[in-house]
Amino acid sequence: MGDIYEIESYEPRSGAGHLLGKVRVAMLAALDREFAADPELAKLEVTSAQFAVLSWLCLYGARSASDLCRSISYDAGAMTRMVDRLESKGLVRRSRSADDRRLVHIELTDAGNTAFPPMRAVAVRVLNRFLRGFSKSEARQLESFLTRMLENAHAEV
Amino acid sequence: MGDIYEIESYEPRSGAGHLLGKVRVAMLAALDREFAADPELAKLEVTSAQFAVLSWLCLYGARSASDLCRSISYDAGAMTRMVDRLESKGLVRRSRSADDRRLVHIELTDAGNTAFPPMRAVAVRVLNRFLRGFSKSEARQLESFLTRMLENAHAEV
DNA sequence: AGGCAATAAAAGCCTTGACAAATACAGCCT
DNA sequence: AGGCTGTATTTGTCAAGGCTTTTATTGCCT
Repeated sequence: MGDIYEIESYEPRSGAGHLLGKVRVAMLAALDREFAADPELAKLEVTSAQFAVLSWLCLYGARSASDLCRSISYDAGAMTRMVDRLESKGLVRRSRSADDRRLVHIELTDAGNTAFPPMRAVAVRVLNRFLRGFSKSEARQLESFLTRMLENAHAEV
Repeated sequence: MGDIYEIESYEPRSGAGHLLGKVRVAMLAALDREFAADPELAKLEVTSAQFAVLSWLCLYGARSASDLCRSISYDAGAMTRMVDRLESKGLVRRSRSADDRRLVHIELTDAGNTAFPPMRAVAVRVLNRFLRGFSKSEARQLESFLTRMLENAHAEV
C-alpha cells in the first residue's frame, strides 16, 4: 500500500539503497585520506574503522566488547582482532571484568585520550564538508530519516 | 560558517556518519537474508554485492569493467574477481571490445536476465520495508539529501 | 616508425570482515 | 552440587576488498 518504490519503475541509480552505499564509501575514503594527510595522525595509521571504535569508547564507553559490537554494527570476531590492533598501538587497554568474568572492559589509555580529539576534529570537518549547503534543519531531518529507517530495520517483518 | 556539527558538541551516536553506516549494514544484511530465504534465489547464492553488479548491468549496462567500478564505487581489482564469480555462475559474460582491446565488455547472459527480476523484487521489498512510514515526498527528500552529499564529496575542498 | 604517457584489466600479496567452532563463565532449575 | 541453557570472548578458516605491480593497448607527439 504505502510502498515507495514499485518493482517496475525502481531505479537503483537514484534509489536510496544505492546512494547510501556510495555516500558511505565516499565518506570513509575521505576520512582515511585526511587521517593519512594529517602529519600528527599519520603516525598512528588509524583507519576509519578504528576511529569508529575509538570514538565510541571515548564518548560513551562500553559495558563489554560485544556491547561495543552492537553499538557500531561490527562483527564480534573481528572486534577481538580490532582491539588487538588498537592495543598494540597503545590506544586502548583490555581488562577482565571482576563482576562478570565473561566480560572484557575496553577503555582508552592516556595515549588514546590525547590522540582522539584531533581525530574527532578531522571527522567533524569531513562530515561538515559532505553537508555543505545543508541548513541545520535539513541535517536534522536527514538524521531523523536515517533513525526511522534503522527502527524499521529492527521491527520484524 | 555554515557548519552543521561543532567539534565540541558532535554526537556520533546521532550524527549522520554513524547512522549511515548502521543503516547500510542493516540493509545489506536484510538483503542477504532474504536472498538466502527465497527458495529460487538461494540456489544461486547471490550476495548483496553481486546483486549490485547484476542490477547495474541489467538496467544500465557498462562501457567497461572500470566504468562499472566507478558506477557502483567498487575496487577494480575486486571487480575482476567479482566477474569471475558471476561468470562461473553463468550469470554474466565477458568479451573483449573490438574497438578498444584494452576494454572488457561485461553483459548478462540469458540466465542472468531471467534470474534478475525476482532479485529485484526482493530488493524493492526490502527497501520499502526500510522506508515504511515515509511519505513519497520524504523519500524523495532523502534521495535528494544523499545526492547532494555525493556532489559535495566530489567537489574538491 | 619509435617513444612516451595514460588507461584498462588482471594477478599477487596483504588486511580485514564474516561465519563457525571452541572455551569459559553465569544464572537458573532440580 | 550437578546439569542445562544462554552469553562473551577468542580462535580458526574462509571470502572479499584494497593496494601495488605487471602486461596489453591506445593515443599523442616527434
